[in-house]
Amino acid sequence: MTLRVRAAPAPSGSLHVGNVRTFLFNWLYARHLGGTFVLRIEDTDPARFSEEAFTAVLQDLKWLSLEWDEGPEVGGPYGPYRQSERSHLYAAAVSRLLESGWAYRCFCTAEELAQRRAEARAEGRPPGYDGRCRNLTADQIRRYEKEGRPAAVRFRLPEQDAVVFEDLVIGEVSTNVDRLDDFAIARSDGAALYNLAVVVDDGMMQISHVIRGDDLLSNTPKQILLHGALGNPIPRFAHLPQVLGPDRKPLSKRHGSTSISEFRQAGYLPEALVNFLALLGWGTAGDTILSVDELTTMFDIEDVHPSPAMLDPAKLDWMNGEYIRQLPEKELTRRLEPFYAGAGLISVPPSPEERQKVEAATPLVHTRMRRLAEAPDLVRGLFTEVEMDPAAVERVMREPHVPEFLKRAADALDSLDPWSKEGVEAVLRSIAEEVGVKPRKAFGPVYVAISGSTVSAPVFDLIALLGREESVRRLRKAEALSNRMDSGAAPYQKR
RNA sequence: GCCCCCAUCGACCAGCGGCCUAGGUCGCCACCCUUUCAAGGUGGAAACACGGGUUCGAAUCCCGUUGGGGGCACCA
Repeated sequence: MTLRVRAAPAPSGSLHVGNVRTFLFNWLYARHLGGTFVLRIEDTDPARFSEEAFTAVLQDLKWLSLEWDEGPEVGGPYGPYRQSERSHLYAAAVSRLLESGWAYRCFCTAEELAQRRAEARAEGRPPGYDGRCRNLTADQIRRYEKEGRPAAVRFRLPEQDAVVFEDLVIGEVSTNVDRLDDFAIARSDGAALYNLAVVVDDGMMQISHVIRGDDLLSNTPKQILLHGALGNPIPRFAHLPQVLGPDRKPLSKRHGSTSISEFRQAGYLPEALVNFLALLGWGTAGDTILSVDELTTMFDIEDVHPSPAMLDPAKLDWMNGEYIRQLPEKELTRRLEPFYAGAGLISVPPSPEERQKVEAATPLVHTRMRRLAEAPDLVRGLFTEVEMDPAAVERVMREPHVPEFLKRAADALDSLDPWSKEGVEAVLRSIAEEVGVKPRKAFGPVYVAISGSTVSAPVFDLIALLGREESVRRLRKAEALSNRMDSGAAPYQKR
């Protein structure tokens, strides 16, 4: 049997990382075993899904390089791959089920059902469907039809004790059939419902392994029964535990970024995200930085943990930093450009001068960030005038030696020849020595003067790139400020 | 309420009856390096949820307790 797995997102915008992990495990498993990865869009409910959301899903998958072998855009022998285009197939399946007695029409209205459900709950009975329309007489059916009551279609639970299957992740799962109810498979307007659509599609698309979130675990016995009624072979199942947030609750909006587009905007690299997500609920004793090829070789769905895993943002940040450091400078520069643009530091097609600055800044920021979006702040002063951060000013500019040091630094740079990073460094170091201040103390004010902050790319490089005129100007401005502070003025306030 | 799933350092993973004085990675702490911030180097603290079994022997197997999570729609 050939391995066929599928990702089946309901398109509601950019993908949730939890879903991405599920898809990744499907993808890795398929690649590991040389199987086929199918993408199927579960958009049966037209009111809920938009074309933009559909596009966003495809974009996310492409960005992560989780290419699909069959599905939208690429086609395949079992299309169409959007459930909204498959309703005729579901209708045919419903007819078959109706004819064979596996299903029956149910004339209960939504209001009646809701009321009976509430009563059952209140009395401590199971809230599932009570089977009222299970054995209607021909007369009753005729009467309902005459009244014009619309009918949903329900699956008729078989006389059997239990549904048992061997889950690849969880192990044996057994469900007593008397815990189930005659669940609906088609709405009264004729539209197919989730369980039916999934089973019809998994059957027709020859899906051999259903790998999905364990929120769908309780649907599995129903789907196994449906597969049987339809004469399908039963696929293997693997249910993945939920991804948790730092508070051990299922990862949701409350935890900040959860969608792939948000991670992309924050400056996470797709390769880092893939590596990180693969290690959530699965892993080895050894290395954690693993290429897609390595992951593919090692991955096995049976090794995935049955326990829920927490997404640790700190570890993701670390791993992303590792991947950033591994990038060649040229490639890093290319990926950084949108972030400088986003910070408003360069124009959208960058000018040649801007591009040059971005390129020159890359080695200065390379080891200093964990997310691409952090780069602009480290070299902001290179692109634009910066306000001196009041807290930093307080911290490093109050020392008595500061005005003199800044003055001499400005003077010396003003006449430095030739202008070079090495020259800048040599000059400033010798002044520090003359003034009798340790480098650490001496250069703090220079950082503030040049970049506005003490958290910054190395200042000698910045000065060299900024140029003589602008560097001297900023140093003199800071000197003026420090003079005022030294003379007992009120603490510096940002105006 | 009923049904189901889960349980090793703060986190992720290793462990699949003796090799465990429980290993790796992130984070944390300390020190080193150092022009800030990082990066890098060295070292350290840190876990088998609890209670019963089974066994010569249990983190590993079984049962219970506790704690977390999921599900119970004419949503997916």
